Amino acid sequence: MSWRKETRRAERGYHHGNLKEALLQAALGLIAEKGAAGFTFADAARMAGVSAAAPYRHFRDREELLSSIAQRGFEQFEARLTAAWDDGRPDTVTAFERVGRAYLAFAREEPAFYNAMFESGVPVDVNPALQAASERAFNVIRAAAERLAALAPPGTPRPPAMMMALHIWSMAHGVASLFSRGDAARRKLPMSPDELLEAEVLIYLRGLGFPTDRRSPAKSAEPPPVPPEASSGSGVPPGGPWGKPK
Amino acid sequence: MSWRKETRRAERGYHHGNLKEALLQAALGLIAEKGAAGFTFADAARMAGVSAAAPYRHFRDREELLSSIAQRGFEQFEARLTAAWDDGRPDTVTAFERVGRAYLAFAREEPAFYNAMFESGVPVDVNPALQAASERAFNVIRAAAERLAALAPPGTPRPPAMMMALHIWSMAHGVASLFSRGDAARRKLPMSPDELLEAEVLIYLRGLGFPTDRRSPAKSAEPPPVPPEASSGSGVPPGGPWGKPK
DNA sequence: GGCTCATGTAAAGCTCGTTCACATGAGCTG
DNA sequence: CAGCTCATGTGAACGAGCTTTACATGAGCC
Repeated sequence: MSWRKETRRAERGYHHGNLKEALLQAALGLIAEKGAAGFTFADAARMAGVSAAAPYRHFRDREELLSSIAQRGFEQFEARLTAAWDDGRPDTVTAFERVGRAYLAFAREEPAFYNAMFESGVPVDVNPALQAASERAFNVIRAAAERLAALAPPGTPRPPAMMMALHIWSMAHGVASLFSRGDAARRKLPMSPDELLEAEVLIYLRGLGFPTDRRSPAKSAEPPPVPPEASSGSGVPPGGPWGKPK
Repeated sequence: MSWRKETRRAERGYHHGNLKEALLQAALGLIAEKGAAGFTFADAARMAGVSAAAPYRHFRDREELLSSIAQRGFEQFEARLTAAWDDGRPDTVTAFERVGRAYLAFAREEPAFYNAMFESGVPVDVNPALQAASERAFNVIRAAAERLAALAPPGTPRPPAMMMALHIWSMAHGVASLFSRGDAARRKLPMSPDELLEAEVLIYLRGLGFPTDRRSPAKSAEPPPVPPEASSGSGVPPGGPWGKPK
């Protein structure tokens, strides 16, 4: 597989034909291995089988490559969050938590992207395209929060959706960054990062007045949820988000 | 000023006399400026007025310097969290939130330490002393959570303190890392990172069943709180943690 | 006074990021 | 098909950083 990329050089002519893409892929692999800080432009070039100067025909400098990766990352991130949200099906709270898990899953399954996006030091606000991609991803969370906020139990003040979105984002990022990736994952925990985040979000939502026990859904405009996949994974265990009290 | 450090060289003899400390200070300044990734060993040496090889008499390599800084950071962090907790005075919830704010304040006021501790890629689990320092700091949060958990309103299941501590840590780290430092701070927010975190923690605590409105304190073993500094900063605004609903 | 060893220096080797002048050949134009 | 052009790749070179090695210095101790 990636075998060919390296040995291809003898067979390929002077021109690579697809260097830009090859560099992006190589960089992705290297970042996954050694982190954005450890990744080197020269290594990526080597891996693609070209000279150290060749990448400069496709990226202004190392940072632009990183930035491209971050942008792709945000795009895939947005896609996955959108899929997880699934327009709030089967019910808003369930879908909302699924977004949280999708966040964590992305951080775990795409460490290179996550690293480039949030931990590489790439200045997001300097690159309009990157910033836009980042905002589109965040807007998925925000839109979901909007829908959730609209369901706030009557009688309680309605929480600002933007704030909720920021809260959820910070929880997900905090858990991902502290417990779910690389070295950090080695900290010993009493529960998995997924469970940790799920409980955190559930407690938070309860603090906002949302009923978080699936067996007694919100009594607002929300249609009664279709009975989901039994109580697999996303179900709240009886006794609250943290399980049976000891 | 740091002026002297650099020009001192002419006056000082062959030996620096305090190089290790000087290097740590120099590195701290450089990391604050350019981040742990941007900091260079050579620069630190220059700033201390010694040759590029001199630092190797005091640190095995660049990473060991970083690691020393991280360790100091954890120590100061622990001290500040401990002071903020103040053994739960005047009441547990107030003190608990103060710990949250102390976390954020540390991240903001000691960016170099925070960076070295959490964002430099230094593997904590490889260095026993570092790991121990890190655990001591976390244990402050954990002990506070323990006390808080003991106050869980009767009738509700008691949340595991460890889990609460991890939740609080992830919230604080998430907010600090996303909104409170460096480039990230440039994201435009509807509220300050401090307010964001405070609201988040309050909602979370409410989700656990803690009364978070200061005017009606917990009715458990907790003695009625001494009326604190009016309602400055830490007070919950009437209408809930997020202020008046629009 | 003289020794010793911790501490500092200079020089060198390696890698990396980046630039520059030059080479190659894919694809268009006539 | 000949020839041109320009995007793409090469090699050499520069400066900077990390690290090691052989050597220099002098502070503290006998």
